[in-house]
Amino acid sequence: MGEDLLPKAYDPTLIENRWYNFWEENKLFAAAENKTGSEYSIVIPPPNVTGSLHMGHAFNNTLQDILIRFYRMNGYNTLWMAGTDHAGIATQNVVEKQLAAEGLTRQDLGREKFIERVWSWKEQSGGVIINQLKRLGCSCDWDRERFTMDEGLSKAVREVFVRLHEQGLVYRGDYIVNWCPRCHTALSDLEVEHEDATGNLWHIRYPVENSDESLVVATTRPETMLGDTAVAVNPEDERYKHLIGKYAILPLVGRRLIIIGDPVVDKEFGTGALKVTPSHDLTDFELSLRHNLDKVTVMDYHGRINEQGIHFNGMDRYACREAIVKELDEKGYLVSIQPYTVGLGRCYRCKDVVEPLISKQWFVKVAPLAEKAHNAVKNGKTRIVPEHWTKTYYEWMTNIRDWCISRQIWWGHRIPAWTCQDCGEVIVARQDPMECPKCKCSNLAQETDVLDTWFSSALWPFSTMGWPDQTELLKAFYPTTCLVTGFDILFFWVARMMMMGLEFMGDVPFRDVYIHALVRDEHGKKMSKSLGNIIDPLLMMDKYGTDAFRFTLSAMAAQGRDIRLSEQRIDGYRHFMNKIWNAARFSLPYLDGAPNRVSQTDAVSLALPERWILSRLNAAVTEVRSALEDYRFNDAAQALYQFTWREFCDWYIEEAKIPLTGGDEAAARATAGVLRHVLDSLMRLLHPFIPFITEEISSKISPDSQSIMNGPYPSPEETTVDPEAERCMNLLMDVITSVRSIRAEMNLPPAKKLPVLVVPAAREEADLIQANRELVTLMARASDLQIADPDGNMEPPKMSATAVVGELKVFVPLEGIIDPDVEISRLEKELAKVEKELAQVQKKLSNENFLAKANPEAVEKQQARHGDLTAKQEGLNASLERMRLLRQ
RNA sequence: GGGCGGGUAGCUCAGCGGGAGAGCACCGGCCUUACAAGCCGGGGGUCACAGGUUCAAAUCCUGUUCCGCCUACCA
Repeated sequence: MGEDLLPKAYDPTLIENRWYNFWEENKLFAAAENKTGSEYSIVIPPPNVTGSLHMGHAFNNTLQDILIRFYRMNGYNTLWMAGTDHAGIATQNVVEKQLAAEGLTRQDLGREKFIERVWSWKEQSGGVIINQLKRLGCSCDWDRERFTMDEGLSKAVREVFVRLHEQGLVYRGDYIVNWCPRCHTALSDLEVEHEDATGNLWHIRYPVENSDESLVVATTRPETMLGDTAVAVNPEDERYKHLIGKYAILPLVGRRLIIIGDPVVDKEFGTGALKVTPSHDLTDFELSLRHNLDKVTVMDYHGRINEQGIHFNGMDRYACREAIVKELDEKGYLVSIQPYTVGLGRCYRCKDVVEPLISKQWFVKVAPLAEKAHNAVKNGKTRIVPEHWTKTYYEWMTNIRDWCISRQIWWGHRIPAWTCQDCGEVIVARQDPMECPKCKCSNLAQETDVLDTWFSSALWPFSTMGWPDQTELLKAFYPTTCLVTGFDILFFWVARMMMMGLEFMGDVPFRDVYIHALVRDEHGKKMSKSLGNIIDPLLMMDKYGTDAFRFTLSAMAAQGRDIRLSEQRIDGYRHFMNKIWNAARFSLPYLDGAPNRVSQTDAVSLALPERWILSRLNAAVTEVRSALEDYRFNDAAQALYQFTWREFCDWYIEEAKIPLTGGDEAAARATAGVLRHVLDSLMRLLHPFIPFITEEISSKISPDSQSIMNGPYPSPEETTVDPEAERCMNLLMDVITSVRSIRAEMNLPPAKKLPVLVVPAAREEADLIQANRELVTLMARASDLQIADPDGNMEPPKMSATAVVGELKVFVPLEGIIDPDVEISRLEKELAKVEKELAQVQKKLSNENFLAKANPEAVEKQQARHGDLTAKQEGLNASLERMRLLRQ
């Protein structure tokens, strides 16, 4: 054996950066621009430029990288399109916070200066997450990196907006929208997070005009009464029916409120009478449209009461609530207060409570777009994996409401609409207009609003590839093969890409959508800063290595189930990396000059362990490939773990030591060849999951090849499938394990070599063990291995421990060492187990219905089991009897 | 209110019609020259509960219950 080629313990820090730089410098991630016929493409869910890699990113991108590397190694022309999202509100908030630290607001700077400031912030700190993705090993085609505010993508955004407008799918109007008083902008329905909060239901008495009667309304938001313009009751409600058409008088304000009947009012809820505030409640807004009611806005964009709010003018919404309740109480209008759980809407960016407010906004009419997107999934154009998400997708697509796309912020794509200040004409155009097409004046004012960030994200699969130009890239890679994303943005992003892709490319944006779960903490809680349960992926990579971290994520990526991640688990897979490292460390010195691959003719003449490991390798290859093709990342990872550790390391390497360290040169060469082939294949199989360590080891196996990144990925090889070898090895392994087990249960030290007597049931068993005598001797740590003549009548040594493997018996003579009582209880325990199983089998076999109705294979299997178990039972009983006699 | 997912070994989870599995943790024995981040052996589960279908149910159906998530204009 030569010198140590590798350090004893695997140290990821020594190799990860080196390999990543090598890959990048050699352009190994680059896609060929022109179509080859076998393309594989993924567009990255673009992280926010403000972002820093969190566990969700790490998981999401690990899965993408596995797919990309897998298909790249399989010879596909592979494109992983990368980039970042400008994240309107989020980014603006970050920069505004910076300004605030300097005592400034964005208004102090003005729009232009502020945007310049955001850009310079982006240039300086926007690349952080990209470097973190590189740290994770992501093999994106970085030369094509895009940003949603790039010139090209902005052109696409404008083109889409104008076309939608031309088609009448974009419109502008005064509607009630979700307003964030903190961010000062409208939000789409999706951008509002709902939560339950403790509140009250206040019952307030509204007197009926010219009458002694009064109506009691129930509300969770008494301050909105300032904007009431009606009271609604259910037209079927006997209590109030007679009041419909009459008027109530709004307490404190004195406004006359018409009493209307409408079926939306639930007779059972509260008092059955609903105060109607069209400007500050969605239901009420819609009521006002049906009944032609006045709208009185009482709150401004800061969430403060405005001049319509009588003496409450200028008060904050919550202060006003208190004040109003107090005054109502003092004046005798407050009937009662009930504790009540209210649903609160919060801004998804700043968490402030959202106000429904009426304002002028731009909307996309989504119904026609949604219908196409719905059908595309229904017709199988796009497949959602796991399949159950399709239902959620349909649900949303059918109940979808128009999409509010205008935002009253500065950072984003400014809406390409102008209003003529002279004649009021609204112009929507691709190029900035110089004059009003109607009155020819040049007094035009551009819309100040920008578009919802998700508007540009919706175009990502084609805008990144150069659309609206018909580029080679689009021809080659659109539709993309697969989108990998979390379900949290199924509606925000996936659904909208479907709509836009179908509308503007005439085809779906991706063939498959793989929806993965969320990464939670070890107790199943969502990771969040406020809970303090964040696990930082960068820290994990530093501490345990990127490969161990990636492998953990993939091993836990079972479909449809959230991941509960614990650091301990990552540490566990770090051990796996070390195991791989040491398997290579053992193997490498023998591989010099070993045959590169095992030829088919070689395979036949190989020794049993070689034939066995090749057959097992083939099984692993088949399983890993099929698992990855089905997005069963965890199955693939588990198969690799089991094969590597249990089969390759625990058994094969141990067996290989015999020929490798023994004298026969031809046998050593054959084994070295197989060892090389299996190790090389294993590195390739593992590479998509753990790219760094596998590349390092591969480079030691084959110093002349550039990288295994380019493949090939191992394919199943029929010729290595060898059920006979597997059957034989299983028998040998059982024999070996049975001896080890006896040793351990008898409390004998491993160093103690034991004589072993094997009594085979048949000639071929005897031959098999004879042929592998050295292997069994070594691995069972036998001092002497005797094989009885299967035809002879062998009387076992009196004082010996027994194990039964099928019909074969193993005796370990232990004269003077063994305590018969210990052996008896050991045998009894074993017998009890066997008999319990036997009882189950017998029950089945004595059931006529089973024999008649079960499929023949199942019956055969049970019969075979019955035979095995009976033989085992007999063997154990014989030994027990012998032991009992000896004791007397 | 509607929808979805889940309750399997101490923990985290596979399995989803025919012998209850893995990793970690645990117990016992080992520094056997690749690896103590290791090796060998072992213990541990009426598969949430109740019915049903079936020759056969952790696995399929129905109901109950607990947990989690998504969605919604009961103020």
